[in-house]
Amino acid sequence: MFAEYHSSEKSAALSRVLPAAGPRGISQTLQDTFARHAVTFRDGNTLILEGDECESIYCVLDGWLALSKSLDEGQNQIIDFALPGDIIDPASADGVTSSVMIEALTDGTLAALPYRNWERLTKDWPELARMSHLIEAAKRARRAERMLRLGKGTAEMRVAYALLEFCIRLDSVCEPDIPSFHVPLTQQQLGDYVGLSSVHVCRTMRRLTRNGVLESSDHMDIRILDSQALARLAGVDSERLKREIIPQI
Amino acid sequence: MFAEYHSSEKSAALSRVLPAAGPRGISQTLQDTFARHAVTFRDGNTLILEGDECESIYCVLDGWLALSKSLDEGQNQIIDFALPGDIIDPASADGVTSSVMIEALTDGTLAALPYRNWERLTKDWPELARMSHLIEAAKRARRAERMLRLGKGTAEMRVAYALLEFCIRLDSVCEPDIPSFHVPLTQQQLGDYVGLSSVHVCRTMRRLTRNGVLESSDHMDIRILDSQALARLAGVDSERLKREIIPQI
DNA sequence: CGCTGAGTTGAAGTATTTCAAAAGCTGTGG
DNA sequence: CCACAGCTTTTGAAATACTTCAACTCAGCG
Repeated sequence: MFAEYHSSEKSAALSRVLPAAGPRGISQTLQDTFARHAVTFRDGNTLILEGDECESIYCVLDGWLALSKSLDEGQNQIIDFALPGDIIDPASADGVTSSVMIEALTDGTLAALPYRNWERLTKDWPELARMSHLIEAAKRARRAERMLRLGKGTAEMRVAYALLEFCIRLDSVCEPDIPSFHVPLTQQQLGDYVGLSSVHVCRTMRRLTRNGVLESSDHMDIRILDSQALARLAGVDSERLKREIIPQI
Repeated sequence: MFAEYHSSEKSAALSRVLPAAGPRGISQTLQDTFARHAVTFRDGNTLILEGDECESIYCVLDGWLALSKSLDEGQNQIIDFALPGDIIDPASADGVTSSVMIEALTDGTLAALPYRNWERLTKDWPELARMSHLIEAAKRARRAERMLRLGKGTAEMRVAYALLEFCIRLDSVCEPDIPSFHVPLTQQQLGDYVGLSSVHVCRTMRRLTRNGVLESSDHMDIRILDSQALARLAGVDSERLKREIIPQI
């Protein structure tokens, strides 16, 4: 499933994980370590199952991953998406069992750093440790926002929030004031993310479209026509949300 | 609101936070640092608001705290409870803004360690850093379990899971096979935790009672009569859940 | 003793799911 | 180039789970 990662984009990808790797820039050593542990994955690959033993921290260099859990009856809940620059520690409280399943939603690359190496790295590179803490805090804040809406929000609020979150995480700008971006998800998967059936995701997105809030074409090419309205429906202030869920360099 | 913490139970409380503080036991230095930063809180106190600036890590020594978020319309979602031994980092991705409100559900005590001190401590005490990572992993696993049920579970499953989680976290045993414990929550608050109205929490708990799964008396004194059934309804294996959400020393 | 807040119950209303069927799109092989 | 299979999206209708509203009980407490 994994393949060795040989490409000239190494340092480009790495600089996304480490935008703040210190005044000296990204050292050769750090780059090499990431490159040595880089692996590619393909759309649809399952990298790890819920309950599997895990022994590495994953740093996403390129592509989308989904972290999910399921009930016996086959119901699936996506806990979070990992995008380039994210750091995933799948371990639960025993330190070795993964609490989530990790699946690839696109082709991509990650650096799989065994705990021991990761410890060493963060010790040698305080900037990396600091960045890692901020990324962890961002993840917590994101998940808390989503949990709030999962528990108390309407379908419209959940979908609006999810789209706004994608918009912010992808930091998409195109024409002035018309953010647009692609999300590699089906409506079923979006439903698994926001706790709705695919049918209701469809109805909700259609309503948003009819009301001129957004356009969606070609399997989730999203254009936000009215960001104000979207933020209002999502129940957030976009600027504040950005501060809280995007690691501040 | 805060009061200085002067009591002879200092080291007893601390040993709950640091059950694995290393072969040498809990050093005097570490004890002193915690004691110096200890503060007491009273039932109903609000320690920090969503959006407040925060500059400390909180280590709960005694009592229950609730971490929650709200929507504009006044809807409240409890993201997690912090119990003795828990470590709370309220910061979001900017490193300074709290992503949650923290309220006291009982009287209690915590050590509020400014980030700078905390960094120093974890550097000097690798065992503390290691334990802190496990506690963080436990928190993630717990929240993921709950998010799964918030998105995909029925009311019965959510309530059953919450009660089982309390049971495991409180590690309560009394008569053989009849775990019993007290939860300092109203049904309204339990509803805010599992994403249900207080009315529906009531109906659901009554059903569990009628079916002989549990007994509840005197404002949430819970006795689990049929743990098997409770675990089945919650959709978990208790042993596995315990491994995944309780920091393994 | 009356007040207050929590728990309980019924009835009505609503949001969301499920089921089912059709339409659109994409890639494949004839 | 067409036919077809397989998947996603869309829509309608029926079923269901949960909320809301409102009334009542009960225990603790001044």
